[in-house]
Amino acid sequence: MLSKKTQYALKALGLLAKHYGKGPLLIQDIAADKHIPIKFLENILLELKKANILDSKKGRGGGYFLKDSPEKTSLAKVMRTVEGPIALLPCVSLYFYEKCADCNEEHCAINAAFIEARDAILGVLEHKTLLEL
Amino acid sequence: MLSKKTQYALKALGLLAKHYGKGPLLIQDIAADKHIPIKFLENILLELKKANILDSKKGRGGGYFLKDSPEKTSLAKVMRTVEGPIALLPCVSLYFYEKCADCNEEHCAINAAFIEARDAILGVLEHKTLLEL
DNA sequence: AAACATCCTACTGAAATAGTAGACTGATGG
DNA sequence: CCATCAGTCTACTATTTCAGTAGGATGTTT
Repeated sequence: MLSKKTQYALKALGLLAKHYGKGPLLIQDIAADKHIPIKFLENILLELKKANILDSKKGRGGGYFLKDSPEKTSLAKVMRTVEGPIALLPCVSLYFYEKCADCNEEHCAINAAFIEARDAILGVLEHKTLLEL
Repeated sequence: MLSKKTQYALKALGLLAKHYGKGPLLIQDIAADKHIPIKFLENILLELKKANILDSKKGRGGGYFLKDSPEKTSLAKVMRTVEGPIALLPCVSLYFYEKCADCNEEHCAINAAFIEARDAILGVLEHKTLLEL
């Protein structure tokens, strides 16, 4: 299951996508609109900025806005940024790969099943973008 | 990502599937073979028994064995038993559904994307069985 | 310079995860 | 019928992650 953090990120990005091209949005306004604790949201948006999904402006008239047009950012990228791996096992992850303790991947059948599962879910999440939110 | 518990469950079931029809296996033997803490495995196997995936026999010559032939149990069922929901959001889960706080599902776009993701992953996990392990 | 708004580090409480302890129940064999 | 074996059950503990908070630092605009 997705953490609250990821859910908040998606909701915030949904609003920012709807507002794309119309200038920055304040953290506090996003928080109010989507019922997200403001300080928590602050951390999340900052993380999304560091991942080049968002950009920001300080001072009066500032706020957050999408760095690129909504269809440029996939849900998969958002999830990897705030949630971490999408795959169900470390030894099957494309971006967060880790060798498993004692299974040899050549003929590990658990492995094989979850590669299929990973590809199935990526087939959806890599192609869905902020435009869909 | 899958919890250790689920990974252990899958490994244990893989061994039990390979041994299907050849009598019961001892907890301690499964634990030794798969490098799983024995008392932890004990709890897991018990849970799988209560979910009708395993059956057991007490006393000398006892142990655990698959209740049905390996191809009868899907990986999805195993995961729901030990891990919980497969879907990424509660409001999109088939077996563990929960209404979300403040999104109305009729026109919640986040919802829609994750229904697709759920169906994609279930397409794999409902059809993979213990036979594949 | 004042007001504004993001940036950043660190902290805290609660919950989930991972693993442990020990007594109990039931089956088998002598 | 009792000793041994092997699963059953309840409860506990330690560690890690999740969710949220605090408050000052940095940079921008008027």
